[in-house]
Amino acid sequence: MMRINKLTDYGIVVMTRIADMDQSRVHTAREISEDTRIPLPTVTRLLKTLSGNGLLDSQRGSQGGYSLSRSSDDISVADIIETFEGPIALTECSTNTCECSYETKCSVEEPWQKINDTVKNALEGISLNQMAGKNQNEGLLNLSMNYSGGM
Amino acid sequence: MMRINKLTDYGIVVMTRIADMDQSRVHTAREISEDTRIPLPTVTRLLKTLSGNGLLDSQRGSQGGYSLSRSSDDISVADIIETFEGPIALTECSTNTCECSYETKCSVEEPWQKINDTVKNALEGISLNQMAGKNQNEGLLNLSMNYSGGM
DNA sequence: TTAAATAGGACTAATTTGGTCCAAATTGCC
DNA sequence: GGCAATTTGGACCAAATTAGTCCTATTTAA
Repeated sequence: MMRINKLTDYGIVVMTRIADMDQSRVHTAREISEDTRIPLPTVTRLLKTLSGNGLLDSQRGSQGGYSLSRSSDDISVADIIETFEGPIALTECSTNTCECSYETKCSVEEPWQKINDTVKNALEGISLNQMAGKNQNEGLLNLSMNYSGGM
Repeated sequence: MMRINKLTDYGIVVMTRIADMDQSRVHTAREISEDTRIPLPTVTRLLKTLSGNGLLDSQRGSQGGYSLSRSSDDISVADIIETFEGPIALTECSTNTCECSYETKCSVEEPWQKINDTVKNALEGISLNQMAGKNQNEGLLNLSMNYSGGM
């Protein structure tokens, strides 16, 4: 249903969680796993990908861990999605490497680029800070976190 | 890479093609297949789906075929995507049936709805007519159709 | 030196998607 | 009335993608 991948979704959860944590220290994969309840091996992979793409800083060795590489204001949802899924493009036609196998496809190229730009802008416009709800709903966060039923 | 499915993409190609055809008569699956070079069994399935969801009218039997159910102005890209993929929602959290397994996910629900609305609006704003290029680039269409290399 | 971390990558299982095919129902035409 | 051309509905399998796990190396603080 035109979903982002589950791992990407988890990636956003993990980043959001880190943004909500104490920024004065690093956080281990184990800590984040326990916190988000995403299994440790999976969290491990997410964190590796995120740090490999520069969204997280990593510190190796004992007392090591991960931290945001820049302010949560300066990290967008688009950044995270692109980390896991590459450039935002709904169809191949909207990338540079498109090799249309059916001719009619080419005639829809321009509208697709317009569509993609719109989507991309929307995703670039949402910062991690907004996702974390650090501003308005700081107090509400814990409430909504215990809410496991609908929605 | 956050793509729409190939079948959805084909669906858009097929609809675009039909929009470019003679609106005074119906078109058979075979005709559309030959025209788009998408294999007949696949086209058959696309057309069934499209007519089942009300985007195409179908006429059975000899001399039967498919035609647009309404003007290409009144059919949006979002309509076609939703026909194949259901409601436009990038994450489960943005649907009504979301059952969050990780609590933090719930805190990101509102931003996601905002993101999805933006994406949805973008897709609703592009009509089949625009995709078909019936207005501006009628003459250019055939040129771009012979263009099979890059982009 | 040891324990606690991250880094890198291989591997498998599960899920989704793409594509094909068959039998049934409908309709126009001879 | 019967035949041929269509759509309809659904089952089915193959291919591709995704999710998740695990193992081994490397780094670093105490």
